[in-house]
Amino acid sequence: MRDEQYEPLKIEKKWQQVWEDQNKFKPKPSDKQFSIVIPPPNVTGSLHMGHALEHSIIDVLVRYKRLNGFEALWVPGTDHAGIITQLLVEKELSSQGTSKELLGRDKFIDEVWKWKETSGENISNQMKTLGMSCDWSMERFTMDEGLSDAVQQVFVDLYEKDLIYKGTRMVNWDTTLMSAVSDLEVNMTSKQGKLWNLRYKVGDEHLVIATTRPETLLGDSAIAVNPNDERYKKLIGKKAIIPLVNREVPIIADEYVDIEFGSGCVKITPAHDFNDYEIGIKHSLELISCMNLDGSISNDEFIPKNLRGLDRFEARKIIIQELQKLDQVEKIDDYTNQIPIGDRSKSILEPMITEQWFVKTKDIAKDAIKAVETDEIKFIPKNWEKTYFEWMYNIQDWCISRQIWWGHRIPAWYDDNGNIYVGLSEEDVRSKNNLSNEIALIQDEDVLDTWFSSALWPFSTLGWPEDTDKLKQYYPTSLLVTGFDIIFFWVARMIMMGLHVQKEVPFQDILIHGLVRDSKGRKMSKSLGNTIDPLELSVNHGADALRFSLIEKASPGQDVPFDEEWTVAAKKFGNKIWNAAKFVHLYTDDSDDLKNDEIISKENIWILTRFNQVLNEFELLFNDYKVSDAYKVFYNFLWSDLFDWYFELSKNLITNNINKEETSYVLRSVFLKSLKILNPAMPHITEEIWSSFDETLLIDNVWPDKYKINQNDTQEVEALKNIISQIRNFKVTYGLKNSQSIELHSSTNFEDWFIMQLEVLTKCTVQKDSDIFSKEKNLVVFQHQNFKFGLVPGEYIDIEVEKKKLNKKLAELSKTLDVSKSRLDNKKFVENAKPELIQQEKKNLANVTLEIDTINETLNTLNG
RNA sequence: GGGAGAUUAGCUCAGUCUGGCAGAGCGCUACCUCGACAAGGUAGAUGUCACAAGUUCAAAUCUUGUAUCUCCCA
Repeated sequence: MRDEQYEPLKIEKKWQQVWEDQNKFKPKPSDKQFSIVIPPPNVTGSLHMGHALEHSIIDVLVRYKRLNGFEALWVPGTDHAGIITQLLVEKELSSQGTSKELLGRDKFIDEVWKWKETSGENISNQMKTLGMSCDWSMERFTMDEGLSDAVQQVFVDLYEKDLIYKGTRMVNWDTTLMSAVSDLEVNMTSKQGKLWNLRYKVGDEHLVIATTRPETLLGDSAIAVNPNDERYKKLIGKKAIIPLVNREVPIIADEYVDIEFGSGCVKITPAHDFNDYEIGIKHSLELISCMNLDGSISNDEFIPKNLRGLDRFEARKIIIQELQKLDQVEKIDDYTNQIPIGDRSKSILEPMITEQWFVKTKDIAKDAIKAVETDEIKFIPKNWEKTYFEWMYNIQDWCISRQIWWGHRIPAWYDDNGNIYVGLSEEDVRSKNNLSNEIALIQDEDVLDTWFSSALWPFSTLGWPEDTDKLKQYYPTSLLVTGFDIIFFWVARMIMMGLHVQKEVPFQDILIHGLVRDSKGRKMSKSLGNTIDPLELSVNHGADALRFSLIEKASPGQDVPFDEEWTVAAKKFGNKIWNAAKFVHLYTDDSDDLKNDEIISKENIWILTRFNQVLNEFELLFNDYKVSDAYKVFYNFLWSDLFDWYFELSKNLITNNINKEETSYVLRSVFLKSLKILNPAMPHITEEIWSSFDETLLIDNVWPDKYKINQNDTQEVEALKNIISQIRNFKVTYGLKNSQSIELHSSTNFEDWFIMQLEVLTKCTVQKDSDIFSKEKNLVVFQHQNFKFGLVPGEYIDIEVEKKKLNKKLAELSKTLDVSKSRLDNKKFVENAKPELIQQEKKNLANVTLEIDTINETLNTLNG
């Protein structure tokens, strides 16, 4: 690498190959275990920025654990994603001029499997390109054999424990999918619509009823008012006539009716509205269906001929027209409707009464709530547990049957009499129930909700229902890294299933990450055209740069407003490290790998101390899952402390033969240890650079220790840095070239190393003159604490500029002086504050006073 | 309607749990090709910490309220 430029693509491919060929992602046996299962991406898709973020976070944690001697397992895999995959393949088929109906169930499923093979491989390749260190030999798919066994086993078990039942209920129905969906798959959206105020006849009078869904009046079975509504009290118990169908329905009283809403009267349609369904049950109202499952109006018994077969929204228009003809429309108001939209199909959902399978959740939710209450499972950040509790306390039974083809077929069989038999297979069912082969059995046509199999993921991927070693070893898993958007869909259900089936939590910590947004904070979406393809970024700037830019931005729970700029900056960081490596080679390759017992030079002690401090801080943050903060701290250490300051200081030690060997050791050692710290985030570049120093692989290495040093006094080097900055500032202010040498004076002796570094780094010479400050009138002073240097300004100084500068500084210092003084004068402060703080305040006061005195002196001489 | 979060430099955000002089990156300005690095270096400017009240010796940080925005649930 010594003569090459940093070209990420070249080195990344190479090391990915090496790691994979040598099985480096397989866990190495250890007594410390760390396991994590991937949130399985939908097998249909290709990876987006959200995946890149999630995987980068997981990988940095896994690699960190690996370096720290853990037996670290990351299980990869994909999800069959029932509805969305089926829709995609259907779309593909229709572009080929065929359809799932034409193919039939079995052939269609074959088509989906073919699709899955290419798409699934695509996903793992993309992950490999980004350097994700999964154990690929453990890769799983939610529909593979083992996982299907797990699904059936759990279904049968829950059924036998009466935790799964089949029932006729009102569910959210997707009229285009022709399937039920769960409550969670419903997105409520606001839409500008109308509120129709319709007249229903009551005897010779009429009542006005406000509704957003006039077409459902065909299925009305009551009119409801609030019992406390004085306007309508006298009507309770009377009959109203439904227009168009001329059905007589009772006027009932129910607290549910909002007196303020519309006219205060509402129509009750128990077969087509969730609230009305409840009221219908409460008041024993008739369920009158007026809609087919595809959303068309039907019911030949009572529906006018011209409406039959029309889509519900077409029918609405005609119904309104006819009511207007009959003068039964009082008025039409503008109104913001809440429209339920299918999460996947995006079509308007209808509440429908159908027969479906449900999981009884109340009981299994209890343990899942307790596990989080007792901190057996921890959310990071903690506040997400409130979201979790809120949902879990109000959990509803989970509708798990879907009327689609792609998925786990429900393991239930029916005989001719409609008896239900649940078992692992038809054979199992026959033998359990003593059913002879003469009795015909038909398997349930429905498949399970995708999330049913996902809920078993943490243990099904480890081999359950087989009693595998992996399951014993890695379950419960250590950590789950996921987005807040699937806490209900997935996290809650994994906790419930994990506890119920395994009697143990599925994971200990849940690290929640945010959403990747665009740089303006908007969601990335295809319709906005602001999506970024992570693979494209990695081609342009390197996988390491992409990973680092995501990791550095991702605070737990916080959204990540992303800009390609961040990745560009991360690549520059990589380039900086690359060049730093060349520097280390250049200055240390000719020295022996000599390790001094005791480091003596101040500069070296300083960098070792800084390294220790930073490593300590890094570990504290990292172990708290503040990965982004940890790497920000480390980034600043590398660029500022190590590269900008220490590299310059070390040059002077090495080229001047001052403690050359210890400096070579320190320079090389701090750099190499830094590579290790950087490795989990930027695995490829660090491995490449490491290989130019060492024959072993960095991935096989161990996390660095802190240095054992006898002193940790960094004050003098900090003072040196401070004085150097002041002098550089002076030079810039007066337009002096960097290369121009200046002459400084000091009245006391400073150590040789200090003067040497000062002279080289600021291009100055220091003259010792014990009474320079009393003798010389016109001196510019550079001072930090008791380090004090004077400069005879000569011809290049503009006294007015200097005075302005000094006055400004004086004002700043006086302010801090006042604060310090008033604090120390304050009796209560002295009584209440911590002793260290008071000590520090006193020291501060002394320093500031010293500096103010100096500036005043200088100002006096400049004025004089 | 219920719940959660946000409001800090031009931009994107740390810092708030655990009170102690307001931070980072990017951007901006000026200068610099000096043997690791111009994908770089040096130096610099920039703030009513949303608003109001309270607690405290001390508040961006704790308490209460207000405003605006975002998300989740109904």
